[in-house]
Amino acid sequence: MTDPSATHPDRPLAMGGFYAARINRVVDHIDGHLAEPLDLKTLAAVAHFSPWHFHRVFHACTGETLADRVRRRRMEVAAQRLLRHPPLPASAIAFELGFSSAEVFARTFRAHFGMTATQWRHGGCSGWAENNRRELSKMSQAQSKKDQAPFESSIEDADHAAVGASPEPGGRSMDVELRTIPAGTLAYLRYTGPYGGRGIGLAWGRFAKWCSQHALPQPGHALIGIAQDNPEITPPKHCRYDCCVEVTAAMRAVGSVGIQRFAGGRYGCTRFSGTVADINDAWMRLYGDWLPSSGWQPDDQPAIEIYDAGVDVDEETGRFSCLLCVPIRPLII
DNA sequence: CATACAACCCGCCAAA
DNA sequence: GTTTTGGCGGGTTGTA
Repeated sequence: MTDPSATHPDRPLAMGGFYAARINRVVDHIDGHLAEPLDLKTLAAVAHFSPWHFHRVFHACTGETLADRVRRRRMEVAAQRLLRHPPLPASAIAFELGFSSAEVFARTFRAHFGMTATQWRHGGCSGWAENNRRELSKMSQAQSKKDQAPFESSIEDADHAAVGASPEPGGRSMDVELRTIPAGTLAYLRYTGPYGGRGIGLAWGRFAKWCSQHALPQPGHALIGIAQDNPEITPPKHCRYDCCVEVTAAMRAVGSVGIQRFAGGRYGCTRFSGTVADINDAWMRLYGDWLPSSGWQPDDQPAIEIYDAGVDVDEETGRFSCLLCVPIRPLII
């Protein structure tokens, strides 16, 4: 129960992990309050840092300055909404995200994405997504050069995956079940970096250890993975993935494991079984094939993975199983 | 940690 | 009409 970061908040030793929880609190606060002014003072207060010290620490921990972070998140959410709410004027989206005028929004959008909001809506987004994919494969091959790859993941496994995972290309309905998942409190360990590499698996390993030390999960509670970012919009190095376990509302943050609320809601869920190389493909089919023909539309929440049978990965094959759940809402409205 | 300074960005008006 | 760009003053941010 002793949390060193709580008793010695400004100890400069042991940087990253030490500050992780406080940085995460700020990052989550930003995402939850994009419509409000997010200046240095208020955010420093959230992190319990002095404003001056804070932007230094934030920059060192995340690689971007605070203002850059806030701008990027506003841009990424705006980009998402431009696609998901086609009839909505860009200016309306701008105001929802705290921009005081359409001009500032237009300028900021071009500076960030290298195209206008209108171009983004008319297909420019796919070019951006393509860039992210290129960046991702560049990162993953740079990494697999570093650790001399016990099992190669990305490229040659891809067609392997297509055979194993998808029964039929045009195959009718994947098996999707609608579920209403109740709200709750989650303890989480955050990984920030490219989806699809080894990072998420390593994070799960650390988190599973933490869980067992804290007698979690409690009976009836599953482990949940939350992809906080859309990898087609957010650059790989900034993508967040939270390894989560449901806890009681009284639970407090410990070390680098933080606490967040889960809003709950209605989800379309399908069983996944395969390796990390396959899972992106499964997500694409859920979003790209099932969702459009389902009579539902995606809700503005992150998708989640429910590990109802634990996070055990088969040592031999690298296979694991979980439930992929996409947040949905009715088409009308 | 305070101050100071330069660069950057926001907000406003105008216009394509 | 909406979106985008240009120009410019004043305020904020980033860093020494």
